[in-house]
Amino acid sequence: MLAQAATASHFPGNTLTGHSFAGRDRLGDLGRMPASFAPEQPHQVAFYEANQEIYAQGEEAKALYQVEYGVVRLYRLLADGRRQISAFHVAGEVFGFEADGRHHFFAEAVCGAGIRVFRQPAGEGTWRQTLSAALEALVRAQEHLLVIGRQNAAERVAAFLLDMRKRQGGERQIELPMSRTDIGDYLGLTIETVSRMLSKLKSSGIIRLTNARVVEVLDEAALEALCE
Amino acid sequence: MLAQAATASHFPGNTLTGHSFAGRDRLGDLGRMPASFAPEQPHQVAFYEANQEIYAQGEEAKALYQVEYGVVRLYRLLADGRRQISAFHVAGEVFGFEADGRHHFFAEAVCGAGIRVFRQPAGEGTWRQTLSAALEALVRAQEHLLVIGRQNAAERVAAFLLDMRKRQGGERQIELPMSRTDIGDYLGLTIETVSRMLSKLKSSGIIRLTNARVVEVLDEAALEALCE
DNA sequence: CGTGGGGTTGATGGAATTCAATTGCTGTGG
DNA sequence: CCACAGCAATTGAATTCCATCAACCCCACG
Repeated sequence: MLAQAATASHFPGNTLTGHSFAGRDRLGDLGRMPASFAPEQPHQVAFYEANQEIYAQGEEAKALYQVEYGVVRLYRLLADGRRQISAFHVAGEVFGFEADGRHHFFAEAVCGAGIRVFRQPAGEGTWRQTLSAALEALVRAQEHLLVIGRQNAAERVAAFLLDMRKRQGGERQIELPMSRTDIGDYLGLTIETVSRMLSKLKSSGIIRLTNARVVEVLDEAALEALCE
Repeated sequence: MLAQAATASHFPGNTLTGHSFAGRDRLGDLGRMPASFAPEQPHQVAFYEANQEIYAQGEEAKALYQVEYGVVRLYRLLADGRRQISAFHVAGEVFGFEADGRHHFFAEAVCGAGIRVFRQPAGEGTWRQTLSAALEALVRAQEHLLVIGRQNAAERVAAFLLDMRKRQGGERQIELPMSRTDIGDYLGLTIETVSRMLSKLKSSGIIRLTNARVVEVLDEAALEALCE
């Protein structure tokens, strides 16, 4: 089940993206977590290729995962194939905890990703750490509910860009490791709508599309105003 | 900040609703939690009237809350007043945990509700219990993301009815303690759309509307088929 | 009996989806 | 180096679904 280190030479997606989250310079909002989760535990780092499955819905949950570099998506499917990505996870973030020992979601690497795997996190301080990470994820999910449930397409895309920006350290230059399909499935929109909204932001002078996967924020205030 | 026991004679909403969740006959999905959360701790039960605030966004989080009876809504607001209810909580469920010591949401009683308040849950087994409850909430929120992000109005209402049914023990008769406005703000729809979808389910012979707040499921299979 | 809030129903407009065509990018092979 | 294939992204036109606006109904309550 664990990924064997793939051919590291063939780094999927644009290499820019592959590097953007590397180096653990950014722990996201998990500053309260130790740099290494449960450091007293022996653990392994696995490399996952772009689009490689980390775990599947229904599988037994027997480990916790921390992103070393790269990006991971968690998602769920409807019977007819409609997909909802509930979260993207970047370097430093922990995912994979489940309430009842079974995974309720799929986890896949968005781009080449290094994942630290913690089996049986039974250490004593670990409960507290896991709780902290779970609460982060909970707040994120609940805030995302507001975006999806009550904001229109333009606001969703703006919120997404600002979120990605914050998680990448607040630079003007934002890298989008994921495809438009991923963004759409995260925001509850179609790829066409995502594209249209990005074009609109661009023609409004709020952002610049260096290329399809790199966005530069020109008017931060306007972008934030969009999210109300 | 704590609610004083309100005039218990004036039970808000229909009294039916007030009773429906009482008696702790149903713990929702928290079966793994002890009947009394952290029982070794001294704690108090507060009564909240319908629509009474339990805590507000931005407030310091200094307690955990367990619903004894009644229903609670957690929600967040946009600047222009749009509201997203991220969760309803019924008897047995725990809410109020926050990642950084501040509440990120509002909590209000939907109808008259008894809430057990746990201050400083520092007990040792408590971490594990809290984690369990937080993970429940996380799975719920993420599953709700799928409903809101990828299902249409009819599917959302059907999913809502099935969820309420499950949480009330699976009876054919479902009570809806919350207003159409609450349901709409939970499902990311307007009250008109919620009403229309309920009418459609009714005219399709899938449900019966005993009255505005009581639904009887006539064709369970059809209802489940709607959620795909 | 009148009043008011919650709920339902109808008509209309608009935002996002769907379907379709085109462009742009990346990697491959001649 | 250029041509081409294949995929991702963009753009346009038509359609659909839901929100909006508005009228009305239903009851609980004074």
